[in-house]
Amino acid sequence: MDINFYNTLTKTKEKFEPLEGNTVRIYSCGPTVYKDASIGNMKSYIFMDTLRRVLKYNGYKLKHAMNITDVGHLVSDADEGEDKMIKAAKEEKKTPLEIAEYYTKKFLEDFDRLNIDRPEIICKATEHIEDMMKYVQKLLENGYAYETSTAIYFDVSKLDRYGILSGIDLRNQKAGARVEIDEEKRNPYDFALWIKAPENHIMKWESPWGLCYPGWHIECSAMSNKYLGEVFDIHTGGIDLVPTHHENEIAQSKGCTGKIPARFWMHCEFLLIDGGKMSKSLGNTYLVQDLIDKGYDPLSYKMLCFTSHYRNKLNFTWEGLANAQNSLIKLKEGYEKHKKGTEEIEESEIENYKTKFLEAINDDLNMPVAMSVVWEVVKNPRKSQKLADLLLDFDKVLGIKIEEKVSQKQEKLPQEILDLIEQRKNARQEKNWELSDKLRDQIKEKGYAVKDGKEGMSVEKI
RNA sequence: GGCGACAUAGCCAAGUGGUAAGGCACGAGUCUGCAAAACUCUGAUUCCCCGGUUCAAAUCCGGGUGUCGCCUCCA
Repeated sequence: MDINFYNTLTKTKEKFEPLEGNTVRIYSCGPTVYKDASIGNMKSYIFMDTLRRVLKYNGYKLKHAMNITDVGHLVSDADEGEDKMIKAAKEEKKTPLEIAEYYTKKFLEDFDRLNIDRPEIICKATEHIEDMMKYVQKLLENGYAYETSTAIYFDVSKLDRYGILSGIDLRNQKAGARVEIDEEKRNPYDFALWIKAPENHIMKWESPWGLCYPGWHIECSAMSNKYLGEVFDIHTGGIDLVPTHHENEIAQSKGCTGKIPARFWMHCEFLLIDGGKMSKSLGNTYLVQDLIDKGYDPLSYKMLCFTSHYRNKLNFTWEGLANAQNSLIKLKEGYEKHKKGTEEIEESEIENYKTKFLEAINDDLNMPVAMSVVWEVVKNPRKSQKLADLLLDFDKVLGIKIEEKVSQKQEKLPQEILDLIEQRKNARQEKNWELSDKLRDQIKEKGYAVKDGKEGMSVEKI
């Protein structure tokens, strides 16, 4: 079956086929490891994960690289100001390396919690300084770069067109409108490839142009070129990377190899919080850990992401997450029922489900529609092991650990509550319903809900 | 100021010309000493508003209103 992906470069859905053989080469822009990654960041990596899984489900092999930016990403794009890594290091009184290690570890922990399939290659900027230097050298040789007293700059006027991805027209842009004009720069949109390090700069490397550190964009060009070649299949990232980072990657690549580095450019839309932007000042920058602390299974968040399309903004609310968690629990319960089922299901019915599911995921990762197929299977009144197997098959794409129970934080019950439960058990045995209900109310007042199931009483914190 | 996106039931949302997917919540019923859970059933004569095109529009066109985002760092 054909796979169609939306390509930011052409603004249309196009049929996807690997450029070479059966292996899909992907590059994903990874994190700058100077702070915790939010659930907003994770939306983008859940998209990346789904992309990987869909391609694998279609029988492709993957060669996927993701960078870890541990140097060079400045706090401002004006080629001035501090490097994010160094700023964080100063604030936390650690070395940049310690900062990078700490946040990289935490970042990958979140991958595991969300069951995000890791890229085959995870590459750090600081381990590819040599490659970047060569890349800069090549750009200078090709006449696309020039040296000033502060940096090596990319000359955007040398390109036939700068701005093909975001659609900006440089003629409409006013120089110095936001960023102070650097007299040494030839064009306002010229960006730094290689920055000359000030005396007290911590992270710097010996280079033909003195002690320097890399610009933000060069790492992705150098590393994608190294691991995936001059032109690879898919480049992914958050939608915010389109106007600056990816535009500059394309510029660098055109200057170096003459080619646009990736055939498909896929971008994930942002997560909104309560209808607005996630920001530190509003105190709504939630982490995966915050979800866990509030008693949610991180996979509930993944489930929430599947209710909307990756190219649409998703509005995060705690109510929405609670909904998603409920549906995740029901989904898993539905799987268990099918697993124990003994009814017959015709092969054609299974095939029908499979086709519908595949059509959805191959249509630019339409997970909301794919999920509706999953629910059809879950809610099939005939309970069959075959349907359980089918759900397990679908889970290769979803990655929600359908065979595992939802993990909710369970705290130990206080002795006080345990005593009340014991009293209530006795009351129930004596069919003293009045006392039993009274005790249930008491327990509820203390913040715990009692449910009487067939296998006895269960208690959970409200 | 420039650019862009979106507006579909209480909430999260699919659907881009053929007569409104799905999930959660709510409500009703079954069950249970009651409650919860579970199971079953149920919801938009209508897709922000006003025009237009068409046999036919949530879907296309024009206008309006509203929300949000980007152009600063962000996934």
